[in-house]
Amino acid sequence: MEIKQIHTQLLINGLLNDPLLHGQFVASIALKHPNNLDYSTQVLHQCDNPTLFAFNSMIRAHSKSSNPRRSFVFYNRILQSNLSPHPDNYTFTFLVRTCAQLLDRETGQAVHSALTKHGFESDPHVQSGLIYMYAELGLLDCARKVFDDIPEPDLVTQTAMVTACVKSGDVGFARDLFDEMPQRDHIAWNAMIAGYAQCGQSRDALNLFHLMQLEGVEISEVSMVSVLSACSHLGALDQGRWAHAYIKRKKIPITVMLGTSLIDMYSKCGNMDKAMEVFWGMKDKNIYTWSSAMGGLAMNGFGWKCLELFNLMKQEGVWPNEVTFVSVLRGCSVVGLVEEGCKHFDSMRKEFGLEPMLEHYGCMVDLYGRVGRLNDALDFINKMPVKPHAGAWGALLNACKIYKNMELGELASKKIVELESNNHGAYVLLSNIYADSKNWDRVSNVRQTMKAKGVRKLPGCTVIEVNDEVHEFFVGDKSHPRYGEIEAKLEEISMRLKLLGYVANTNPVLFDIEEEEKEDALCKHSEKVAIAFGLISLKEGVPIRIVKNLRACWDCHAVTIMISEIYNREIIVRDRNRFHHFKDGDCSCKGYW
DNA sequence: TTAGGGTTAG
Repeated sequence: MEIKQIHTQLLINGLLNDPLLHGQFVASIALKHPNNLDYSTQVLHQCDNPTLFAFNSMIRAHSKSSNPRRSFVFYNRILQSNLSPHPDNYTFTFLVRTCAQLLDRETGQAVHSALTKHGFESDPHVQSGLIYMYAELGLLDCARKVFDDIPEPDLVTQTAMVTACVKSGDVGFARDLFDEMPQRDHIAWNAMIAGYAQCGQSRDALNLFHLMQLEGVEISEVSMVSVLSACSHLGALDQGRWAHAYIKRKKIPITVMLGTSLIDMYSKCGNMDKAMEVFWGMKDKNIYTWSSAMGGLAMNGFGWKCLELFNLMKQEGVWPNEVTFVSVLRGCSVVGLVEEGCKHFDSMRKEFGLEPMLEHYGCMVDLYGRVGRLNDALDFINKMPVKPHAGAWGALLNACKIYKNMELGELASKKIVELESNNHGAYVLLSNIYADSKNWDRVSNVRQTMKAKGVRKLPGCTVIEVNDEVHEFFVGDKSHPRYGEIEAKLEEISMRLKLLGYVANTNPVLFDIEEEEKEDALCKHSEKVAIAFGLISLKEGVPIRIVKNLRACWDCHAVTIMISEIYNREIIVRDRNRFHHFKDGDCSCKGYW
């Protein structure tokens, strides 16, 4: 029977005044129709004496809704009523959730006082809720205080505390707590692995996962989502493939979330074919799934495919959100579709009611910049309704480097430094612009300013995976056990490049101003070292996949194009921004990155 | 009849 019919029957027979039946009915409507809480509220009022259970059900439903603050309407009704007991442990468990949702510190602390006053401070459900709430509110000390006051914290509160530490950025302490736990179930393991994955300690996440396997702990979808996320960050395709095979072998169901993680992993490892294979194989998709696939296509340079997917998504009735539009605009940008990009940008507000965010403005500047419309890019920045952020100016600066526009480049870098005085990228790009026009005095000025302000260049680092092992090369680091062979290979590459007429830009000033610190020489940039290592350690015909922490340097880019031809090797580089697929002497970025 | 800890896209 339909709920409405039941409702009518209950009303006709006067049964809604039976407090027990009424409570049950309110709770079931609130659960079944979480998006229409007005209905359950209406039913709540159709009884003269609603039970505490009915009120609690309303607080619970609202704590998960888009308007959590309404929970307090029902809480106040409880306080005003003569119910006995007044609010109970259930009331506060739900109310604490509400506060976590609200991200309102004052309210959270007020609720904490109230539940203490009512004597529920020692309830373990309330305690774990409080730890979660304080972590959400960014009040780790308060979470810590709640935790430390528990004489014998159980598994759940301990796990909540581990997560709280991760959220506040103290993974080391989270791990200490985890190690000290007398017992750990699979949720505790998942919490710690997720913690490492979320704060970028991907290798630690993978190591802990392997330990979890060794200990024979149950491995679920949740564990695998974190494992895949760690592989995505590392760009570790072999490990990601292994994880996919493991999921199949263990028959872990590919839910929407797990499927989305697989798509993201393959995308960020540069294997878009495989990512799309997973995508098309998924029966259920949500907005994360679509946005992930679109973002992957854009990042890998398949702008048109990204837009096709966007159209398909709309045809299937899926409503885009802000993240989707970041992917759409990037898709337009990588193939230089300015008008199309503008159209989509306008549609955000007009068609979909979405307010563009800073990221979207940054994408638009990039869109104009890529095709060389620098003045339009500047115009766009000047007309932004919000204060332009460093990202918007950064997109312009990058375009100035490509199109060698010194004047605008100076302006953009000045603006960036005003906003972020330690933005090393801005200095590096500006000095590159000066160097391009052989303006060595200014190059030297920039370097002196950097020195004076103590702005340090981030050391370049490149990662390559060989035989399931991740090798990390820092610029100037010779510690790799096979460094001798790598050096010999680099010399061979250098010889073969020279035979083809390649002349490195040997101006020492230029060396020193590339994004990577000059340690040895231009030819020892971490990117080249990793490629040389790939050439000596991977079988012929196997693509070389590397991940860089910085934007590709110009010389490395030029050299990689040539290596792909000379050695007939596909080289896939993920830099800080996007992918470069090098093949047969060409790069998918077509010279713009 | 109600409750606590772990997972996805920028």
